[in-house]
Amino acid sequence: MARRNFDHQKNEERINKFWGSQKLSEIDIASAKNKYYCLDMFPYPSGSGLHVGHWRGYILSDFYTRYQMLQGKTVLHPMGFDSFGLPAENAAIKNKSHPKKFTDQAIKTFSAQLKQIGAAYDWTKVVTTSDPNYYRWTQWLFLQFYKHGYAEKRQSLVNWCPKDQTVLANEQVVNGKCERCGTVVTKKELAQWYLTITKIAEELLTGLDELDWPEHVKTLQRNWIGKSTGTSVVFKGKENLPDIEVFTTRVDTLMGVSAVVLAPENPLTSIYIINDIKPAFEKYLREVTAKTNIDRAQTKESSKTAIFTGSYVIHPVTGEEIPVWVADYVLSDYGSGAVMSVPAHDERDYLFAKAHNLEIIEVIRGANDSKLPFLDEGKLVNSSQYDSLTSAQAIEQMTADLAKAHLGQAKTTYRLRDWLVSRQRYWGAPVPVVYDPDGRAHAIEDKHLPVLLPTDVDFLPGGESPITRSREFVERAEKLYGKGWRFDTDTLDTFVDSSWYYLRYLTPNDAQQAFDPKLVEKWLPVDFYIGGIEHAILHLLYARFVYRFLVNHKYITNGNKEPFQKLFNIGMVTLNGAKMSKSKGNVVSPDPLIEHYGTDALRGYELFIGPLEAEAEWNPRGISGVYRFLIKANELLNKIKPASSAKAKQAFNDYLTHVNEMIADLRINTVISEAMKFVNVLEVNDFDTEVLERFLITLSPACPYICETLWQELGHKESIFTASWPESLETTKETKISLSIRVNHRHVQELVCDPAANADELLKQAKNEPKIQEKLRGKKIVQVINKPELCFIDIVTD
RNA sequence: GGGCGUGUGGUGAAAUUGGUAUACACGUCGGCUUUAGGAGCCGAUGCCGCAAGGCGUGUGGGUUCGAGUCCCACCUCGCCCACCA
Repeated sequence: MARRNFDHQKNEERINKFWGSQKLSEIDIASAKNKYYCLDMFPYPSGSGLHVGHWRGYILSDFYTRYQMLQGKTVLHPMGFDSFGLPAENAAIKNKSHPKKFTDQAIKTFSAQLKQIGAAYDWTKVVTTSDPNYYRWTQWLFLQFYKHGYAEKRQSLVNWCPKDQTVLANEQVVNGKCERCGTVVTKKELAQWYLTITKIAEELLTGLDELDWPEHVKTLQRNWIGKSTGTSVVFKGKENLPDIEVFTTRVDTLMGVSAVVLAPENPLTSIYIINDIKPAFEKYLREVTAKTNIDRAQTKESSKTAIFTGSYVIHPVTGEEIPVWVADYVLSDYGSGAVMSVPAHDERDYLFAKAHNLEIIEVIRGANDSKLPFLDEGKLVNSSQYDSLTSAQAIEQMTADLAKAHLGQAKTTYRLRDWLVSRQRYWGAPVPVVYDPDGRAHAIEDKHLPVLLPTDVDFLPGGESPITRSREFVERAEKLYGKGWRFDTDTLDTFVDSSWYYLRYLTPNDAQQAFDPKLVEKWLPVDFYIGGIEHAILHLLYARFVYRFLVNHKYITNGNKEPFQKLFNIGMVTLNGAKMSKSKGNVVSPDPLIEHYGTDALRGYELFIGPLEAEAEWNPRGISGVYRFLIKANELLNKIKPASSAKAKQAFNDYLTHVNEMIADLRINTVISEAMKFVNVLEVNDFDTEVLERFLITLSPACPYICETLWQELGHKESIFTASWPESLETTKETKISLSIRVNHRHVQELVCDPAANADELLKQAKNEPKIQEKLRGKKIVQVINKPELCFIDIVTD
C-alpha cells in the first residue's frame, strides 16, 4: 500500500456512512414499485464466525442486489438469523451457560462480520427465529396446520439419535447416521407430531416444473418425493385372516409370486403368526428392532433374514395358497408394509427365496437378463391367459382384471414421508399444544401465544425434553387451564422456523399477524434465492410445503404457489481440497485480507475465483491479481482525456455486450475478467469521462467502495447506485478489419484488409504474404472458404 | 446398484455456442527499481525441438471445408440417493 498510499478502511467507513445517510438499502416495502426480492439463505449464528467460504454467496447476492438497483428496481435484500437449534444448546451445556446468552453473543459477532462484507442489507428488517416475537408466529403457523388437519400426533417407531437424545426426521438421517453429530441412529417408539406433507406430494412434484432452479436440484427433489405408479393387489386371508394388500410396480409378474412378505412392524404380523411360532417371532422382532438402519439396509447380504408365519393367503388369480412370511427387507412405512415376492424377477426377492428355499417361477422370458427384465423387453410365460403379452400390456390387462374382481386397482405411492416435527430438546419453539387431564390434545388459543420457553431448566438431555423438568412450565399450564393440564414439552424442528422466515422480512415487527397477506402478494415469489446445495432437499421442500399450504388455505391469495422462483446454489470454497471448518483448522479468515487489500479486492476475488456454482479451491495469492487490477482502475482517474479514441469506445461496447450476457447467465467470474481486460485496454488508449463513468457503473456491483469513491471524485453528489446501467456508445464503423488467414484450417497470420473486399481480392492479398507463400509452396489450392463476417479466410490445399 | 455431473497449460480457468484453443489471473523465469524487507514496473511463459518444424482440449471412432464444442463407444474422477417393491 506504500505505493497507493490509500487507507481502505477509512474510506470504507466514510462510504458506509454516506450510504447510511442516503438510506440506500432501507426500502419502504408498502410503497415500493418495481420490486426485486433478493434473498440469502439466512445463517445459523455459530460461535466460530464467517470465513471466506461464507462470503461467496453473500457477495453474489449483493452483486445482483446492486445490479438490480442500477436497473431501477426497488430491491429488498434482508438478513436474519436461524438462531434456534442444537449447537447453541450443546454449547450452553458445555459452558454451563444459557443458549440464549450464547445465541445473543453469536448474533452480535455475526452481525459485525456480515457488515464487513459491505452488502446492501436492510438492517431495519432483521428476523431472529429465537425471538418470542418470531416464534409466537411459528407456533401460530403450527396451529394453522392443526386447524386444517395437517398436524397429527402419532405413535410410531421413529429415528432416534442416542447422542443428541432426540428424534430425527427422515431427512435428517444421512446414511443411517444423525445429520448433526454422526451417531448411528436407532429406533424408538414415541408419540410425536407430524405435519402431513404427503397430502400434497403430487403438487410438490408438479410444482417443480415451473421453477427456474438448477436441474439437478429439481431432480433431487423429484427423487426424494419418489412418485411410483403401480398396482395394489389384494391377497385374501385364508379362513378368518384379514386380507393383505401389497403394492407392486410389476403386477405383470403376479403369476410368479411364491410368497407374500410382511414388514416386521406391520400390525398384521401378530395376527398371521400362528401360536407355535410366536416365541421365535418375538425373538426375531427383538433382533430386528435392535438393528440400526445401516445393518438393515445391507442389500448385498447373501441371506435375507425372515420367518414363516405359518399362515397362508389366496392368490387373486389362481386361487392357490401362498405362504405368508415376515422379513426385515420389507419396509413398514412404504406402500402397505407388505410385498408380493417374485424371486425370478426381483433381486431382493431372489435372495430371499434362495435363503429360504422358496419356489422360483419364471414368468417373463426374452429379456437379456432373465432375473431382472424391464418393461417391453420380454413376453409373459407360465401365466395362463396372460401368456405372450408384453409386460406393458400385461400390467394394463391384469390391473383391469383385478379391479373388476375387486382384488386390486391402479395405485400411486410416494417415497416421501410425513414430516416429524417434535424434538426432545430445549432450544426451539415449544409445540403449542396443551393436554387435558385425560391426555387429549388441545390447540392453544391465540391469546395465550407465545408459549414462552421456560427458563428454570437445565439443558442436559435425558431422553425426554428438558422442558419436562420445568416447575414453572407445569404451574403455568395449570394456572391457565386448570389442575392436571400440561403443555406439550417438546419443541418444534428448527426447519419449521426457517420454512416461513422469508414472509416475515416484509413486516418483522408486526405484533398482530405472522405476515401481511397484501405485502406477501406484492413481494412474493422471491426473485432470486441464494444458498448452499445442502438445503436442496430439506429446507427447500419444507418451505415449498408451508407456502403452498398457506396458498391452498387462502392465507395468501395471489395465485402464485411457489415461494422461490429462481434458485442458485453457491459452490463451496475449499482449502487443500477440504471444506473449511474450524475443527479441521483450514479456515481462511477474511479479516487480514480486508485489512491488507480492502473489501473490494476480496469481493472481486471471491467472484473471480471460478464459476460460482462450482467448488473452488482457495488460492492465498490469487487476491493480489484483483488488487492490482483495482489499483489500475483507481489510476484511470488521472488519465482522462478530453475525447475517447474509437478503439476505447469500441472496446467498451464489446465489453458491455459480453458483461450483459454474462450477468444474465450468472457467469460473474468472467464479468471480472472482462473488466480486467477492459482496464488493460484503457491503459493504452485515450478515453474520456463518459467512458470511465459508464465503466464504473458496471463495476460497482462487484466492487462498490472504489466505484462510489471515484464516482464522487468525478463530481457526483448522488450515490452511484442511483445511476442507471449504461447503454453502449455511438461508434463509427471500422474502415479496416483484421482477418485470420488460415491454411488447411490452421491460423497462420493476421491480415488487415477492407471489409468490402471479395474472395478473389482477399486471396490475392493473402498470397502476397511471405509466410502464406511458404505454406502454399508446391501445393494446389482446392478450396477457399471466405467468411469475413467471422473474420477469417481459409485456404485449403490438396 | 440407480441418478447427476466432470475431464483444456505448473495452478484457477476462458473460448462470441461449430470458425485464430489456452483470454483474464496466479505461479515461474529474466531484466529494471528499492538501504533492506515487501511491493512495483517491463518482458517471456502449452508441449517437443538449437532451429526449421511438428504435436496439442481424458481415449478410440464418426459427422463436417472446419470439432474443446455435435454423435457413438470407452476410461477417469467426483457428488447425491440407496432393500422404496
